[in-house]
Amino acid sequence: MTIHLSQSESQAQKPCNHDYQANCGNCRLNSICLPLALESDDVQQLDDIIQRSKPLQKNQHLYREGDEFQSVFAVRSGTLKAYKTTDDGREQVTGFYFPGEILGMDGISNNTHASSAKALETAAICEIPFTSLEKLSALMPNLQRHFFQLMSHEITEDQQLITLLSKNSADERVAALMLSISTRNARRKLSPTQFRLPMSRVDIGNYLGLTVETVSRVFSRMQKLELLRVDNKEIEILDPQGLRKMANLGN
Amino acid sequence: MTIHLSQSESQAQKPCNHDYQANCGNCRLNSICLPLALESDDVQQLDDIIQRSKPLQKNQHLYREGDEFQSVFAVRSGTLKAYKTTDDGREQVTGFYFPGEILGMDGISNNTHASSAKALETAAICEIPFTSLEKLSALMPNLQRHFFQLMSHEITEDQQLITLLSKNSADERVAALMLSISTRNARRKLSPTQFRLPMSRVDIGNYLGLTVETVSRVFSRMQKLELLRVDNKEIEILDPQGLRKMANLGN
DNA sequence: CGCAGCGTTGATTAGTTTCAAAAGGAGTGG
DNA sequence: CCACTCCTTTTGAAACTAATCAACGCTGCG
Repeated sequence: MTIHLSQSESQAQKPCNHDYQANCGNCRLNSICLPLALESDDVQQLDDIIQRSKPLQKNQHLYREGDEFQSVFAVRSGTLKAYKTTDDGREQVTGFYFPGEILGMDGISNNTHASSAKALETAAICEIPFTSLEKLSALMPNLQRHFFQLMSHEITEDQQLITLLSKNSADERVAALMLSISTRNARRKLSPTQFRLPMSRVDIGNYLGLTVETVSRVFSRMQKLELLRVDNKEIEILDPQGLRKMANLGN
Repeated sequence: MTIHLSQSESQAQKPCNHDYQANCGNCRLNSICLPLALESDDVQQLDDIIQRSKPLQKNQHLYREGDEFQSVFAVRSGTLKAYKTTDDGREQVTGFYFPGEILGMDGISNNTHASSAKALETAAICEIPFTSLEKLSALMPNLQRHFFQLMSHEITEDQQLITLLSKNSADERVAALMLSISTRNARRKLSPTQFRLPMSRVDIGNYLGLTVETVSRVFSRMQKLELLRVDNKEIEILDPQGLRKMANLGN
């Protein structure tokens, strides 16, 4: 986690580690995060309600299924996974969250978190108390709109995952995930072709509805086809076009 | 569609068919629909922005993937399915919508509908123009809150479907769908044990990530186990407890 | 150094899809 | 009202994908 991490995540981590009292105005991610929709005056008001606490360590929970819902969260650095535990004790990963992305919105419906969220590596988080966000939304149409859009986006993402699980083969699912991570990296101005997977093979399997063994075999197959180079968690996409073809998604 | 329909859907349809200008105040569904969260003064204001047009005929579209997003919709009577068409032309059903339920929220994120919605039988719809809803939400905290909750609920529903597709067998998936329909019927004060499926086997398969043949086989198996009686689209749940056990979901 | 956790690979098995065919229902027109 | 067609549903047999079971390699840590 030390040497490798510094290769692909250093840009995201450094500014945050020595700047706990960062604010939305100077945050490197403000062009892709909540402030995206706001004028600078309004950003200041948003900033006032946001709470920043010390970073989460690897494997620490941000919240657990069943916890009372009070806030949504923005990832400042690091990666989290959201997951539900099924009645027979198995785990369903419902999403991975990278810097600039918002999680916790599934808790609004019942005032109770519907899933758990756990840090896959050290992660800095911005906490946004929901009642404050509601009040601010009522005053700032752009913020209200943007938050509706964020939730709607979560719905369309989930629907894409539904389609993936329902219609696509193991190869297609893994390829699609690699492409999704690549795209999200690009959004953060990181390399779309070289990155370190923050999650384990088990997590990938639990997200894509596959077993670890199958995930591993798919990676081997992809290497044999020279679509990508896999060195444990380090990924290099060699043939983006070929990978898109394997994913069979048209994007 | 004529004789059978009158058995299970007559209560839902009659009041609507001869009352196009129904309003939220007198709607039979107001205790489970959008007005749920509102005082009667506020219901009147909501009512003023809602548009009711003539019912959709079977197979008519309410909106199509790619259409400009302008409104969300409440089902007054009948049933709709929402679906996406994959790049290779196959269909992924993302949800079925019964009276009192809201659809179209996946269009907010891009100002474009991310899925299509089609009537599975004659359906009366309330259209809620989104910009009006936004304005009203900013004035009525309860409405804003409720709409956030509705979207959040859609997210948790999608996550349940994700888990179902990822972790559960064909038997479990079909059982879970039957129980879901049963529960939603109960919410509308209809029989939880006897109902008519508004969707085809193909639709069920496309929703649950199974082929028609598999769906049909599961129904046969369920009949053999005397969990339910199937007569084409007419379903009678004979053993709710056994069905819950087969669904393996703890609910 | 030895152990624990994670990842890879191989052989076998099981569940679902695919292919094929036929039965059942609904609608149409004579 | 019946014959015809089209579409949906059901059932059977074969093929295939991914899961399961099992073993081993690699890495990091006490």
